[in-house]
Amino acid sequence: MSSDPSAPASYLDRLNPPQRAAVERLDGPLLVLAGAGTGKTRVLTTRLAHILSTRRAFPSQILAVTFTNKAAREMKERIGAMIGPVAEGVWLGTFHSLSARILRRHAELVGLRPDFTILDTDDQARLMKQLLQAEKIDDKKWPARAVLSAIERWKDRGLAPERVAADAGGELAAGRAQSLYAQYQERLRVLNACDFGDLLLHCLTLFTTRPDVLDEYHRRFRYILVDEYQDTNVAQYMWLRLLAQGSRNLCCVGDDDQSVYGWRGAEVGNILRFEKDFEDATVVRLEQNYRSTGHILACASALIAHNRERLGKTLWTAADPGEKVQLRGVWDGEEEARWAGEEIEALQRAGQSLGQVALLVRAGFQTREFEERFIELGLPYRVVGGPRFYERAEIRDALAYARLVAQDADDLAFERIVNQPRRGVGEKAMQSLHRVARARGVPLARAAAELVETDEIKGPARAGLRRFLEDVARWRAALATHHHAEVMEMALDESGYTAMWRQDRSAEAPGRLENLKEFVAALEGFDTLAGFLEHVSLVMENAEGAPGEMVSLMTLHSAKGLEFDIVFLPGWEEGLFPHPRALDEKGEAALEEERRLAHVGLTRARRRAYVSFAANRRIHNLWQSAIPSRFVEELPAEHVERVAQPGLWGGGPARRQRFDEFDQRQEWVAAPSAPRRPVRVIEARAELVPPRPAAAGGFAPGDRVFHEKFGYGIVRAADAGKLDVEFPTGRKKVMDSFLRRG
DNA sequence: CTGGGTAACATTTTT
DNA sequence: TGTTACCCAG
Repeated sequence: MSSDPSAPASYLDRLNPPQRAAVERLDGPLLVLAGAGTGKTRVLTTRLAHILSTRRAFPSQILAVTFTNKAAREMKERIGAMIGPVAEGVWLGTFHSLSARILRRHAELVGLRPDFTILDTDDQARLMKQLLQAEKIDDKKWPARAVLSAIERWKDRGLAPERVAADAGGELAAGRAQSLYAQYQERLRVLNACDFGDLLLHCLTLFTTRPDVLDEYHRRFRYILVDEYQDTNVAQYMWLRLLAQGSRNLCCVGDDDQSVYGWRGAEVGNILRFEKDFEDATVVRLEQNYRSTGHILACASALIAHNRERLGKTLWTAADPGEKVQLRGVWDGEEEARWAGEEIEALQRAGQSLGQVALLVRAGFQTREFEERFIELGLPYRVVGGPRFYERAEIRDALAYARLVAQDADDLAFERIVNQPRRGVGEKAMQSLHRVARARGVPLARAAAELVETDEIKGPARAGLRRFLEDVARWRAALATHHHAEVMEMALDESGYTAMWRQDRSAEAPGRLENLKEFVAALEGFDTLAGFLEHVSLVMENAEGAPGEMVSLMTLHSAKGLEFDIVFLPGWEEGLFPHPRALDEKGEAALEEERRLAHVGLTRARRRAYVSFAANRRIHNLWQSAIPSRFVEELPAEHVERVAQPGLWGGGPARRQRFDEFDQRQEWVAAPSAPRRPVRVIEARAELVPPRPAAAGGFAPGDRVFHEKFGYGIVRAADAGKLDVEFPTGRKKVMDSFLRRG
């Protein structure tokens, strides 16, 4: 940081020309289209360092936005390593944490108090459920989560309730989704609470209704940097645009080919909008890939070239062609797992570090088969992105205790733990509490304090409630004299909460107790209880151990941004990947998103990639035949090594014969240059599968069945393989081979 | 109020 | 197959 601003900085020498252009173009809007493995993070961090070392701005005048806490943390580390502790002053964080920071300073301008609570998804669901019930809407037909996700999508688009049409949402929630949205917001306001979407939305309201406040931030932020720009939703885009109006020094880095979060509101269109809204924007393309070898990159590029909706980049590499992508067909999922296990063991024997091996699946449940196999083999592995620490029930309960101690008015926390452990406070008592609370306009805890003095609540409920209120009051008082970690430990003990788990004989109980200890330990790291609560509501993450010598198992989504020497991509089958559920929701656009996911998978690999598919797959304990994914055909033959020969497959001759037939039918060996739409082939499972006990194919009237096209239905009549089935869309005659049990 | 039994359901996920 | 939410009997 003490370098002479006029001397060329040495860190610039380590950049290629486009990277350097992206770093040095400091003034005006800049869009960096950075393909996978092209040094995106390096550009971002170097640019930040460059702004500071050329003295264009103080750290506190720079806003750097990421999506995940992990990305924020990594960027912080890299900048720290590059320029030292000065970096501390940079406003660096996720959209949500930065929004919360801004919002706390101006809460009262949007109708909140500065100590507002940030709800988690459990709280949201509970709240919405109450609203549905109050509206007499069947919450089985219209689950709270479904209504909430519609609301979330509206918030993603920056739409407050009054800007949503009354009939938006269609049939959802008996046609009253918009009204529920309005009610939900009203409840949040009363609770002095926000959900995640609100953090952004309230900021937008703040910026648009108070130009003086916006102006304050215009003067503050001279440079704005955004990572993973392709994942921004409309609300985030508006947030950025409003803040960038001041300096216009907005730099967004992203890759349209890695946009895989469309289903949760991300708008690739924001990339196109950028050039429209900022006409003088400079666009820099980073196309030299430093990660993968030639064949892998060629496969990834050829695959993604099948997408029509893209800005177009051509990745290239100066690296060796390396090994071809290995393509393998197997009999079933079990064989796939066995093969992957053996291959990994062989790699390990050859000196490959397991920490550099990853297996990436489309959906979480697919890891199970591999886990089972790896356990048998004694192969160390870790599943990335499993249940998160702060999402575990015991941690949520502990948090609720903390929240209630911190804030008497936290009704959602009160409800969660008032009867956890059991205090005899059931539904009836809760109804009384709600009634009084609503009538008086006071929080539940206050209502409870009044009710225990009357005869309205009797017996165990009354005693339990009284005891509970006394306890909470005592813990709150203890905060004045004791450290909050100590107080919470006391609370968890005295409430009987830890005792509850100690008495629990289930297998998870000891782990839960461990987690509770960890929870208390985590508290110790914070100055105040409120500070801790803010942290956990915004940083819902795994206490992630160091990777170590372990194979990583995860979904393709959570692999984005990571890289490994060796990558396994199993389950490339129609019906699994691309995922049919995505396809029938949004058609062609979704197919392209699935293809981007495949592209993300391939580009994670540095040296070697394996793609595999099975001829038979058991899903929910039902056997289904499968054909290779259309993405398999999109891999150019000259960059692929077709590893398996029918003769190499395990199993007896019967199996082998079946596979040969399968193999010929697909003809996928021949003419890879003439792309064909694969035809979905579903065979009677009796033919394909090791015999299943009793009447495998025999359906009887009354059976629930599932059909790929028509969905779930009930068999009305059966006649030797031809069935009359009632589907939601009407009665259809279908072959039993197209059905599985529903 | 509690705990057991059963019916319904089963992408992707961050904040 | 495995989990979760709800209903009903004690």
